[in-house]
Amino acid sequence: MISSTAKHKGHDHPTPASAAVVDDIVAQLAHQGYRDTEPRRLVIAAAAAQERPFTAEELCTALPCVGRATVYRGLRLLVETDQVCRVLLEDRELRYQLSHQGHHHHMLCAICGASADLIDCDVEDILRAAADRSGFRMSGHWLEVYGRCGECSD
Amino acid sequence: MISSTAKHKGHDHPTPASAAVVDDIVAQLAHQGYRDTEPRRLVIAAAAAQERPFTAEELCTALPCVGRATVYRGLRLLVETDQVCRVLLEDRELRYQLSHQGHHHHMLCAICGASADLIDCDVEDILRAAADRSGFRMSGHWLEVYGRCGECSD
DNA sequence: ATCCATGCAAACCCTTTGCAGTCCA
DNA sequence: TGGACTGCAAAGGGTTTGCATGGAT
Repeated sequence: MISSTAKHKGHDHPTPASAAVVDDIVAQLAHQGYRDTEPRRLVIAAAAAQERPFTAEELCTALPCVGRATVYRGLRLLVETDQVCRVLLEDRELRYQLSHQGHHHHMLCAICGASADLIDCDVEDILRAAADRSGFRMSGHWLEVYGRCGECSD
Repeated sequence: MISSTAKHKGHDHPTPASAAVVDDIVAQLAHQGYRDTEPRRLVIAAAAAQERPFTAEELCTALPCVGRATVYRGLRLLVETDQVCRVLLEDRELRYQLSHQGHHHHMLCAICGASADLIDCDVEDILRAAADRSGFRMSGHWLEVYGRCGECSD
């Protein structure tokens, strides 16, 4: 089933909740020595406002007052600090979305672009065992699952 | 244009085995209506000569007598006809390698770049079940496993 | 007062495309 | 012969970088 935080349905405007998300992320960045700046907050807020995995370009469009390089740099910082994770569509288009707790994989709807976290999906051990059989020591993996969400399956 | 006797480098001379591979692929392409041309054969031979997953650029370098566009077009054709499959490194660099039978996944060595097919690794069912739990109907997936091969683990 | 962060534009990388000429079937 | 294929160069998109300015700590 779907956990309470699995489906990414956001809001068009900053809500108290998303403002809290921004503050939280800014605080975590500050704790790692990164400065609290207006453009950076705008990037985080825009990312938090997206309902679906988004592209860097979409963020640039949503933030005409923020330089393109700043958006890209902000996004990269967020990925490096695990605040945002990258998802890859079937056509290899790169998108982003706010991270959730722990390691997990995404199920992406090819129709509407929605994303859901795959839960109770422990492929790690299976992959590691298979890697062992090939004489490899697994250190990581990249997995994306594609299909149709419930609403688009009808 | 390209002289059939023009040989460039040492790693260009085909072994009997790779020559057979080239003939086989050319034959399969011919069966699908694609022509047998010298540049295309060179691309296939160069791909078959690679020991590890390779980039399009590496093929261009290995084939200075073949136009870049031809290399890219040839590679795309080979992917579309399932003669070659694409693999994605952790840094999202795109590489290629000759296809093997059936659907499978790759284990990539982060040190030497070697690739091994994961055997007895049936994650399909697990993913589909997890997708179901999220209300999704799975239609495909992308999976790459990273780590160290036996030789690089020591 | 430091430097980190920003903005702009140009640079970059990788891949595709337009077009004219070439060659296989 | 005709249509597929090729080579060149130029365009394309997505992302990064150089550099001078601005701002957080």
